[in-house]
Amino acid sequence: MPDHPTSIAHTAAPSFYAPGQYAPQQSVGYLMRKVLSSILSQADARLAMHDVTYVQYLPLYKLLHCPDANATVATLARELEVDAGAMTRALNRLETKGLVQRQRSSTDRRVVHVLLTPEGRTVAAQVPGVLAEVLNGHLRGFSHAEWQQMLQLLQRMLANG
Amino acid sequence: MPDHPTSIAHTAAPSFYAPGQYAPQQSVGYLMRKVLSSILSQADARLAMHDVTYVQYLPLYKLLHCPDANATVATLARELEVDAGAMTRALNRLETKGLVQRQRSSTDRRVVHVLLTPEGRTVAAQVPGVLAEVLNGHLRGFSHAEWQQMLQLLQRMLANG
DNA sequence: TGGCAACTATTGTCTAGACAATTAAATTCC
DNA sequence: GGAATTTAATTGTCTAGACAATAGTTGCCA
Repeated sequence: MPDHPTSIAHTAAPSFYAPGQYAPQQSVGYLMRKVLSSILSQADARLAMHDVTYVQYLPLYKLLHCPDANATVATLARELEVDAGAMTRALNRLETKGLVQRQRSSTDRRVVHVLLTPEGRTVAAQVPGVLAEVLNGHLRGFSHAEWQQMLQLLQRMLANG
Repeated sequence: MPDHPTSIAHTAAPSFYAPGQYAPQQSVGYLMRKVLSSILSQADARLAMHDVTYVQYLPLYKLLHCPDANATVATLARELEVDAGAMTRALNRLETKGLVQRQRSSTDRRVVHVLLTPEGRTVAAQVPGVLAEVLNGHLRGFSHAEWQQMLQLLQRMLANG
């Protein structure tokens, strides 16, 4: 049970959480963890038929929707804000599944271009529908305004980070 | 840019997301991922001086605050909703750091009791302050009502899951 | 032009979680 | 009482991400 602060000082940084009575059930971090875990597990369950996971889908999305066709390992890693080594290994998994293909650049022999295979293209095209379903399911009962407020609050938290 | 539904039907499931125009920046999943990642990395950075991570802190919290002192690997795993194998390995890490201690039960020789060491107790006591700071920082500029609404929206999403 | 700095991809090592299999112990059910 | 079932903890194997080190290229610039 959180004690609300002195109910005046809205201007400075109000202390929503105090070390003394930290209750996980009232923690935005704890709740977000659980919501996200629910979203990810539902998405992964629905994506299993396509033999990909949500995180594996992210590079496919970038490859499908980003205009400049010559994506490389480094650009993908940067745009997805992930480690380059993690990206290499993720692409290994996608390559063994036949969804992407690597091609060493001839002009700059350091870089490796990443291309969608036809199979990768069809898989990537089917995923957004699944994600939309899962998100809509979690927003059941929300009004349009509530959805927008959730987005706004999240964006403000992100800006505070 | 999401097209808002027909602005009437609040009762049924309105489609906030459609396969066609899925924009990560407007996705509650994507945003929550980033907010949570920011919270976790800040918490881990501040906790590094105590030589623990946020996820390592969770079992310490349970051990410190849960009344029945005879916690076991299985009960910890259940309460933290994590795999028993993952809990075993997490406890390995905590044990090598000298924060917890294992003790095979004499009454039921299957179970292993988990106990906080004095060092574990002092570390566990210092963590909630750090978490509160990090969460308050991400809620900078929020009113009490906005904070409460965020909690309520998250709880509703969780119930929908 | 020759060397140094910066960049690219990969690999190694760590934490972390999920699932499956295994072993050991206790409980239940004939 | 003994067999079958359930439970507890551990270990193996996989995905996944972070950080560090490495090797190969390229570009700059003095």
